[in-house]
Amino acid sequence: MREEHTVEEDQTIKSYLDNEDIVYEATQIFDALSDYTRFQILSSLCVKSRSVSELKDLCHVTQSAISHQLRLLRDRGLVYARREGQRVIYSLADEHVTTLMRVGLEHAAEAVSVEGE
Amino acid sequence: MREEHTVEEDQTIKSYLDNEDIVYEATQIFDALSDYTRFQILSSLCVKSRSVSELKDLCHVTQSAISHQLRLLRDRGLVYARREGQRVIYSLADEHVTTLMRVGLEHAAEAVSVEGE
DNA sequence: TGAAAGTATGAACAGATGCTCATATATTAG
DNA sequence: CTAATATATGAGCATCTGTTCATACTTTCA
Repeated sequence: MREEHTVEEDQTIKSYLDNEDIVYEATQIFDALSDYTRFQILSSLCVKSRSVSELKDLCHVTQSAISHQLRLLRDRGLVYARREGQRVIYSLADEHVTTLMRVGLEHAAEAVSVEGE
Repeated sequence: MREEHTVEEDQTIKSYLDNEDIVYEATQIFDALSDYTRFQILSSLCVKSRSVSELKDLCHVTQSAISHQLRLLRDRGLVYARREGQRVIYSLADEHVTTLMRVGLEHAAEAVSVEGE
């Protein structure tokens, strides 16, 4: 993968835009990243896998709220879970999430610094 | 900009995650991309600037719905508008949007094709 | 087996969201 | 000025969303 894009690659993107299912699926991953709690969950899972209680502490919300959001992320195939004794460990299931978060944060950092002036 | 990432770059990302304003701003750009109509608006603006009525035809929604969504995108600094006679031409105001949509669509294309089997 | 710790889930509710409808504003042509 | 075209906007409304609360399920340990 390179930063330059050939004509063929851009053609591929254009063909994606004609596919309703693909466009809808794309909006779904952005939706997953659009909530503060879910964004925190996913960003901490980018670093390493974590249990529900770890995520609860990191995100400063109740255990129930975390579990509900994890369910949504599981249903969308963005994380997966494995049991380890009493705990359930969640991991990132999609590498694209990492890239999206990086680009989103870079955008945000610029936007916030501009707004500050 | 390259695909490889140095340790310093990743450190930068981590510092962004500690900044509440930056994280919130990041969720906002993902929110902008999470709605089907807005996604269509932004993806068509990636190709070229367009008037409100052009966007209305491309997205198959009413003029009012388009204008409301354009207002939101304007307020978030993702598009800007210039008047040209009777028409108002909207353009992309942020290059990050293009990158995000490309990665989001690539993710979606994989997800949809897997689900299809 | 019973208690404790960790996690999941359904119901309910307040707030957010995206649309429609009606109407206002802006620009151009006659 | 008037009509026509293009765009913007406020109000209202139905739907969606994220949280809380109560409770159930699972695993471990004594």
